[in-house]
Amino acid sequence: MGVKERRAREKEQLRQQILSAARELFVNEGYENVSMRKIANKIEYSPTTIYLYFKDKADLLDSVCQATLLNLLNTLEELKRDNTNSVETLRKSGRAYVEFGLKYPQDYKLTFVIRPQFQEGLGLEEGSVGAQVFNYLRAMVSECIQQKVFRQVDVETTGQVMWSAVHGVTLLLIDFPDFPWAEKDTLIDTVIDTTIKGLQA
Amino acid sequence: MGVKERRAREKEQLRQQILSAARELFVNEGYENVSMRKIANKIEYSPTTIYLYFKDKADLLDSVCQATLLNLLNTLEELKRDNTNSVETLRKSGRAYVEFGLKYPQDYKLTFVIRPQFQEGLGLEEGSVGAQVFNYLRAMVSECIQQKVFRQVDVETTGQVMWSAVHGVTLLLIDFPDFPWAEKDTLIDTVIDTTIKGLQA
DNA sequence: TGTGATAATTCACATCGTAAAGTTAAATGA
DNA sequence: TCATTTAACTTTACGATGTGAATTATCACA
Repeated sequence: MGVKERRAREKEQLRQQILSAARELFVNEGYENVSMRKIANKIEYSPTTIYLYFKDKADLLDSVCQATLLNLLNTLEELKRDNTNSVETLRKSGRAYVEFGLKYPQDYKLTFVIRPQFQEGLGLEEGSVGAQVFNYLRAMVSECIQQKVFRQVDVETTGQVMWSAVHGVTLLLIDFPDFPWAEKDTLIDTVIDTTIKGLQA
Repeated sequence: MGVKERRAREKEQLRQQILSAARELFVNEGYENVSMRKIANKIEYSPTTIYLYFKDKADLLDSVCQATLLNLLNTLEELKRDNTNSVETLRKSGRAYVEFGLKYPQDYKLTFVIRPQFQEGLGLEEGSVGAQVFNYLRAMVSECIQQKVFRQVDVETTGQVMWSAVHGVTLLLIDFPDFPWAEKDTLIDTVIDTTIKGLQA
């Protein structure tokens, strides 16, 4: 009686197909320039079929962003594996975060800027993938504090400061690509180093 | 022969009327949820009349943002007037920047996040109001460097680090209001103080 | 072969941004 | 005072959008 299972598998497959078509279009053309019809065309289904798999366009966006967050989380988790020096790992994590944003600028904006506009309840609820990303950062910071490399202040605050810094550069670089920025790598490093230095004991 | 002048004045008046209706709607309902027809309704003109004053919806957004930037610039310039201590003024400027963003969250997002999406050429060209805002920040930073309070590194980079920090917190606080932030004022102060400390000699 | 469930489609509606053509009212010059 | 030019505004129209409701096609099983 593998019929049910096969059907479920097929359904899941189409769901993934929709998701990946949507991601590709969102990323290349921007959320508002992508219509349900365009997505449908790409996967060769009728527009309304999408509604059998996703509540509406915002829900589709939400699912795309979940995947992005998971991707980001995995990228970061990689770094924890050879964590010999806490501060160094934090530094690398910061860099990895910004680089992720610059590598997938549209995904990053979609996730951290566009989606919050469409989902009032956002996506950083306790336990959500979004929250886990922040948890990762906080854990790194926490280590630095425990080792007395950082000042003995609130872990939450410290983590949030770090997040502000990397989020800030990432978005500025994405949104104003023509601005006369300092050399990009220098800027990113300086932002991270400055923040770390500012947090040190 | 004040006819021409009166006409010009009337034209300017309607332009302003459109602008303020648009701002109000954009801010309250979000750019994408505001139609030209809604704006037209509000000012009791036909939808296409708006096109006699603005090229298209993006242009209208652009003009709204220009005004926001001017507003922000004025707020900042105020602080320079009793500039006795450079670092202290920089700190206050940082706070004023973030507070501005939190006071007009939608305007801030419109200007620094939404608009760049619709105007590829952005709005930080040399001499633009946007550029002036950054120039202000850079000037403050420059003073700190000259007085040897800050490390002797590139002024551009240093200014951009400062901007990243304030931009980052501002957006995070706006976009994720339900996240368990550290006490808001503490967080803002910590971000600014950390950055300043990180930049110090 | 027929029956029931499930998946996908067709059709429809209200709304959108905006181009083009048409209309009205006001300013000018005789 | 009246015709003409000009400027301001509106009407109409088009193609595209998100999505609900009704309809049809597909397929496992009796």
